[in-house]
Amino acid sequence: MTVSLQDIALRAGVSTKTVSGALHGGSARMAVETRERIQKLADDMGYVTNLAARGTRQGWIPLVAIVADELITTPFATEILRGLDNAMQGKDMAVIATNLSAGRSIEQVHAEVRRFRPRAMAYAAMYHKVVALPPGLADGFAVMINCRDADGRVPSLVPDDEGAAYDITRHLIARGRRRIAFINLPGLLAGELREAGFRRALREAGLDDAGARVLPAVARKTYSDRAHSLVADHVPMLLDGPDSPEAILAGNDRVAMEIYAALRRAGRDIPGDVAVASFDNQVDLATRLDPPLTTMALPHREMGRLAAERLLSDELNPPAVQKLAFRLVERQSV
Amino acid sequence: MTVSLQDIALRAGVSTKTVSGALHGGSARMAVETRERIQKLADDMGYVTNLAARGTRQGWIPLVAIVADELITTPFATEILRGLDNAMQGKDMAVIATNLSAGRSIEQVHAEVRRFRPRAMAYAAMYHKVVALPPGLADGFAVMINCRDADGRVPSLVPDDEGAAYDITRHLIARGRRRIAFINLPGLLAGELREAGFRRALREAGLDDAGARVLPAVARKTYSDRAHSLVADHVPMLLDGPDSPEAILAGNDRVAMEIYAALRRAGRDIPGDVAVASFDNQVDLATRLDPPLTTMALPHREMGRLAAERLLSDELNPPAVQKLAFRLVERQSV
DNA sequence: TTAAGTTGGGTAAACGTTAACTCAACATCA
DNA sequence: TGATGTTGAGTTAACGTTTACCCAACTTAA
Repeated sequence: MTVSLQDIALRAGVSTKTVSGALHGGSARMAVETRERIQKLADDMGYVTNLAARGTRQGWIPLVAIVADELITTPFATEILRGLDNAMQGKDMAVIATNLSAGRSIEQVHAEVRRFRPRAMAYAAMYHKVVALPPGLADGFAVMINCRDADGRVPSLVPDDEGAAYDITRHLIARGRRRIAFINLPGLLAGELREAGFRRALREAGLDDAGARVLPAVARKTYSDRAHSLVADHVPMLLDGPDSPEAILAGNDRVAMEIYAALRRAGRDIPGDVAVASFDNQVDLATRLDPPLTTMALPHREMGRLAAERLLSDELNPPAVQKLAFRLVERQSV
Repeated sequence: MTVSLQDIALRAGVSTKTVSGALHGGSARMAVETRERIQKLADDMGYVTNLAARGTRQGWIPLVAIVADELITTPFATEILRGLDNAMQGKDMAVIATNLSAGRSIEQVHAEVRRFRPRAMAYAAMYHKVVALPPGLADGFAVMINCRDADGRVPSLVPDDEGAAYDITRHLIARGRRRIAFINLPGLLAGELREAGFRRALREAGLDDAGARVLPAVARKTYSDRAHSLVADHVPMLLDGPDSPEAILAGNDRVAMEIYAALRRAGRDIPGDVAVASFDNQVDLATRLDPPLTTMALPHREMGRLAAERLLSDELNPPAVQKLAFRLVERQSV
C-alpha cells in the first residue's frame, strides 16, 4: 500500500541505502543526477517518510511531548502552546500534548507518553509552583515550564513574580501613590514572591510605614473559584482605616474586578481616588472593565518559545532556573 | 540505556515472543505464573513499550492527528480538542495537533503529519465550510469536523445551522414576537443555512410577510474583525421603518453586542421593546452583556467527542454527513 | 608508472516489536 | 494403545529505516 524506500530502490535499480541517502542524507557524497533521479521517482510514487521506522533506529521520534498539570485547553496553556508551536515552525517537530487529569499521576502520564519515544519532554504547570518530578524525566531533553523541579535537576522557565510585583509597585509609586495596599492570593508560590517584590519596592522608596498592607483575597489557603472572597470586606475596611490607600494592587484580574465593584459601592473614583493594578492580563476581563485595567502580563508565550529553543538546541542545558519578566500593560486604572 | 523486550527475555530465560505476549498479548494462552513473573520483571527493570517499534510492524502508531485550518488555539478549536480528548481517555491514543498556518497547504501539512503514521486523521475547520481534501486523506480512518468534503468521500460532523436558526426563530415566535429581523453574516455557509432555517420557521408560522428581513452585518463578503460593520446603520433603519421589529436575530454574539449598543442609543429596552438572540455562546461576552444574551451554542465539544468515537470505532464508517444540533442557552435577552 | 586518495555506491546488520509457523509435552478419548 | 487435541513456548522472518563497513573505478600526485 504505502511505498517504502525499497520500492523506490527496486524501481531505480539502486540499493535502499542510496535512496535513503538521496532523500534524507543531507550532504552525503553522491552523484547529483542519481539524487535527482531518485527524488523525482519518490515524488512520483508518492513516497512518505516513515518516522516510526526511523525512530526505531534513532531511538526517538521528532516529537515534543508536553505534559500539563491541568486542562491543556485553558487560556494560559494555550499561550504556552502557541509559543512552543511558533518556535517549532520549520523545525520538523510535532507537539503532542497530554493532560494530568482524572487522577493520573505524573509518573503514569510520563510513562504513557514516553512510549512514543519523544525527542524531548516538557512539563508545564498552570500556576507557578515547585513539583516533584519522576526520575526518568531528567534523562534526555527536558524542560519545565512555569514550575521548578524540587531537586533542580531539570532546566526551568518560570515567571519572575518577585520582579513583576517590584516593577508594578514602582510604577504606582512613580505615579505619585504612596499608601498602597496589596490584596494578594494566599497559599500560592506566586503570591509569596509577589509580596516580597512589593515590600522591596516600598522599602527602597522609604515607604515601609506609609500604610502598606498585604491582605489575602480569599478565606482559604488555596485559591480557587469557589473560595469565599474577602475583597468585599477588606476594601471598605481599608478605605475607612487611618491610612486609606491611594492604590490597591490586586492578586489577579478577577480580584481587581471585585475591587472595582467594592470601590464603586464606596463611591470612590478609579483612578482619581484609588488606582488599581493587577496581574494576569486576562484581556477579555481587563479591557472590558471601566476604566480598563492596568495589569502585568505573564510571560506565557515567552516561556513556550524559550522552551522550544532549549529543547531544540541539541545540547543538554545546565539545569538552571531562568526567570522571565512580566510585561506591563498600561491601561487607564492607574 | 532503555530496556527492551530482549533484555527482559534474557533475564527471564524466555524468548522475546513470550515477553511480548506476557506484556501486551491480551488473552493469548500462556501460563499464569510465567506471565506474572515477566510482568514483575518488566516493572522492576523499568520497561517502557516502544510504540515506534511496534508501529513499524503494525503500520501505524496510536496517534490521532488533527489538522486545523486556523490557529489550533482559538476557543472553538479548544472546545473541539476538549471533546476529542475526553473521548480518548483510556483509549490509549494520543492526539497530535497541527495548524494550517503560514502559507502551508493542506497537502503539505497532510504529508508532514502522515510521516508519523497516525492511526487516524481529523480535519477541523474554524468555520462551517466545504473544503477540497487531498486524495490520501480518504484512505484509512478519517473524519472531518465542522466541515464537509466537496466530494463526500470522508465522514463529516457539522453543526446543524439550518435547524439552529429554525429553532431559535421558533423560540422567538413562541415568546410572542412576530416581526423578526435577522442581521446575518454574509458570505458564509453558516449564514446561508441559517437564513434558510429562519425563513422556514417564519413560513411555517405564517409570518412570511410580517416584516421579516435579512440584512448583512458587514459590508464585505467575508466576515472578519476588520470588515466595516453595518449594524449601527441597519438597526435605526429597522426601528424607524414601517414594521419595526419585535426581535432581532444576530449572526453571532459580537453582532449582538453591536445591536445592544444601537438599541440603547435608540432608547429601546431589551427585551421589553426588542428581543435579541444570537449564535455562538461566547460565554465571556454573552454573560457580561446587560441583559445577558440568549444565544445558540455551537456543538463543538460534541463534534470532538463524536469524532473520537468514530475514529476509534475500528470500522470504516460510511462517509455520511452528520448534523449536530445547537444548544439553546436561555438568558434574559428574549 | 605507481601509490594514495576520492567518489559513488553496495552489503549486511541493527533498531524493538509482532506474527506466522513449528514443536514438544501432556491430556483426553475411543 | 494410538489418534487427536490442547497448552505453552521457541524460531524465524518480517516492518522500514539508518549506519558501519567495504569495494571498485577513477583521479591525482610524486
